[in-house]
Amino acid sequence: MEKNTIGALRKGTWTQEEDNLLRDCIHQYGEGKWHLVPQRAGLKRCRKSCRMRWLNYLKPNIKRGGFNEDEVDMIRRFHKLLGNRWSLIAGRLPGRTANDVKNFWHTNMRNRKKEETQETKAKEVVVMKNNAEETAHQGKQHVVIKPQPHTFSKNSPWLRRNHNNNNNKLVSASEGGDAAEATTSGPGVMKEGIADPCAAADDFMHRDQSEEWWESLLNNDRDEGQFGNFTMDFWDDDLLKSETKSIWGNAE
DNA sequence: AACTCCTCCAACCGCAGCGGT
DNA sequence: TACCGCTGCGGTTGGAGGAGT
Repeated sequence: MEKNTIGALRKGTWTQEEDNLLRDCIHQYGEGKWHLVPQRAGLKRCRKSCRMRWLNYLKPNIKRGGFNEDEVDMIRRFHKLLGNRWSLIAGRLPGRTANDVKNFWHTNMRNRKKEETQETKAKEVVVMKNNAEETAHQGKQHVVIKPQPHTFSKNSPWLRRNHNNNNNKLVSASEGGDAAEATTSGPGVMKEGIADPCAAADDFMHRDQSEEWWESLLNNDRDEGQFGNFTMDFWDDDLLKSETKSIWGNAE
């Protein structure tokens, strides 16, 4: 992976010597002030490269090697909850870096996609067969499932919960991925009131001062919509029905 | 043995957020 | 409030090495 140097800055794989210089520098001056690190350490690297090398490789307590079953399970569940927020997920896995988690997920997803396409193909064959039989006897009814974004009223219990905590974020509901972030501090924002699991997840994550949920997370047999002993009320269908209306009109 | 393909993961890059001025 | 610099994050790239032919 050795690459050419561009100008004065070196790129590509780090050498043992560079690692030592960086390690010594961090030990001497501590973490942070990354823009000063290359100069202090006498490295011809950019500050990003230094930071990345330290956080992903040199930092003590970094766990190398494959992910065990528990970790995989946690990643899966946290990803469901938080989306591609690798740093948040990694923060819950001692010794793992965001880069590790991200790489693992991409590898994992690639494998899963393969399996899924195989499954889908198999299912398609069955469905085609069934359809052929069905249409031979009667006209086929197609059920169109429309996406149904939800908005919560100002008085929604869980929005009130967010409202009470200025640190929480309310983000637009995007399916399973990153969501643009917005604060909940003003009524104007609350007027929008777009609900997103991620926001509630953030709120949820702040509860981890209590060892209780963390232990329950590890020990519990968790179902979807439940995380440890805490029921994820934002996935409560009844609550959603009573609280929501579509921002694009009722999707009936 | 030689070649190709595939997987893993270290490293790079662009961008958003935040604090200071 | 606009600008600037710094930090941290997530997406993407590409080299190394293993597996398959």
